[in-house]
Amino acid sequence: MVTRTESVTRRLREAVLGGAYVPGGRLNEMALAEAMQVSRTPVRAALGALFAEGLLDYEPNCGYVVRRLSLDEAVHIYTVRATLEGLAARLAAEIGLTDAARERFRETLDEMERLVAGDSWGDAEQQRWGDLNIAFHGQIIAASGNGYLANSIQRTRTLPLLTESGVRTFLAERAVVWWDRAAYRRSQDDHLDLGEAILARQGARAEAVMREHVERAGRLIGRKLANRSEAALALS
Amino acid sequence: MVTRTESVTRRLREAVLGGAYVPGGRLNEMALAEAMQVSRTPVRAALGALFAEGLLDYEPNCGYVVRRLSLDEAVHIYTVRATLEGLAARLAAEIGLTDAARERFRETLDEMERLVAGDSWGDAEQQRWGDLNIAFHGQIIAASGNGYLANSIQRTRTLPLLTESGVRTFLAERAVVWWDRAAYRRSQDDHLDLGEAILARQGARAEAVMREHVERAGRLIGRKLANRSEAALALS
DNA sequence: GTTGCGTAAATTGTGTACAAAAATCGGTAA
DNA sequence: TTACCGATTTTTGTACACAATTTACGCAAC
Repeated sequence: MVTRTESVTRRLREAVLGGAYVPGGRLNEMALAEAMQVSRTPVRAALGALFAEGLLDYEPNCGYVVRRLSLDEAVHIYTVRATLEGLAARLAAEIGLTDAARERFRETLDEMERLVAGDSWGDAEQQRWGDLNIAFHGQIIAASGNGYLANSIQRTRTLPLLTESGVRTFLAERAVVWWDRAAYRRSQDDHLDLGEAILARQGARAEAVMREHVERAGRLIGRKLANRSEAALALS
Repeated sequence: MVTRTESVTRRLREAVLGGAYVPGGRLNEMALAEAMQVSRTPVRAALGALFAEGLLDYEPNCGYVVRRLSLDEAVHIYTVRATLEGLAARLAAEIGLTDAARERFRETLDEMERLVAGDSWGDAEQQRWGDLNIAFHGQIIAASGNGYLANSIQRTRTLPLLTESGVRTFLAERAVVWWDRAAYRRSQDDHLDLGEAILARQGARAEAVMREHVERAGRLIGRKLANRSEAALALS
């Protein structure tokens, strides 16, 4: 049996990340409680948890609002994320992958390569590539063997979303949907370098490539956002 | 007016960090409420906040306990902290300090040097050096201009404490109290290198020195802890 | 029209009662 | 003794009522 607080927290998190509420918009406890068919108690607990995760802002006696990130903050987060993922890549390379992990790693890389190098490149291919991209980074983080690091990285990713004129897009995990095909090719080249470095146990190289890889993604997104100044950028 | 939840959270945080509760020990809501002269409501909010900060563990329907870190977890956290502080040092070097910041930076370094190189080295000197050490790192972090990074680093520091046979010692910020004088000298040499690199705008060097500096501290602490296997190590 | 103020309404903070789950304890049987 | 089971006690989860604070609104003065 899961508590109401847990399920409300999960539902509310998904709603916020999905862009159900406008950034900067206030979250009324009573309204949420009625919508979720629970009392204010679990709602308040959920709001507190999401505030701690960085999804919401909070002012005592004032309530919670969906966090609104400035462009600067988004860039800062990407800088940290690039460094942390770089660390994960280095650790993965130094520790080395298990045989099973190495096998899955190669398979993921191969499928991504086939997609990017293939003839057709539609929504389905982009979606699949995005999933594999997340899996690829996840495999490296897992191979680092550092749970605190994994949590820290997850913190920088679970969340950013852009809500703009009704269009809702994840910033971190799904940002790639904004890129043109050349950017995918470039990204995949980084992945190939990364795979090479990690499998060859070259820690410093893996770290450098990963850091640059993530920072490039951050720059691309920063540029996109800067072009749409009215963009409502929410959440870290 | 500050809410009860806020003050209870602060008091409870200080109590946990101060080692008032044994790691792994359960925190009874009713007992805390009576001790703090409030109802369970603000106590529960405070417990949730401290859980989110990583000071407590939580199991639904089971309650909160003071977090107990394994030696591995402590090492993992130090690895992340070393990387993040390295990033801060690089950013500070690349951005450069303002004139005022540079002045304070030099003063901090000079006073630390005078202390370490001086004739007397008692508790007062160690205490003062510890304060200056925290200020020194804080100045670099502030100069990085990245608030998210500052929070991430604070997360890795605010907390670790070691409770062992009645002796309560902070692990992160005050760990130096365990060192012998040679270790202080070595640490101060790192600081001098760091200061040189940052003032000379040598980002890569500053990053490398800082990373090694923090990792060394982590290794020293890890060794100390390993020697006292029964040590109850709490909190990240 | 704008500003300031005071009251009313709405919203959040806290206490408390009760429900639900877990921990404890005692007793029984192997 | 030990293991298991069940009732009791304890502790946590939730709902709700009320207090405290903030916000909204209307009115008056400038």
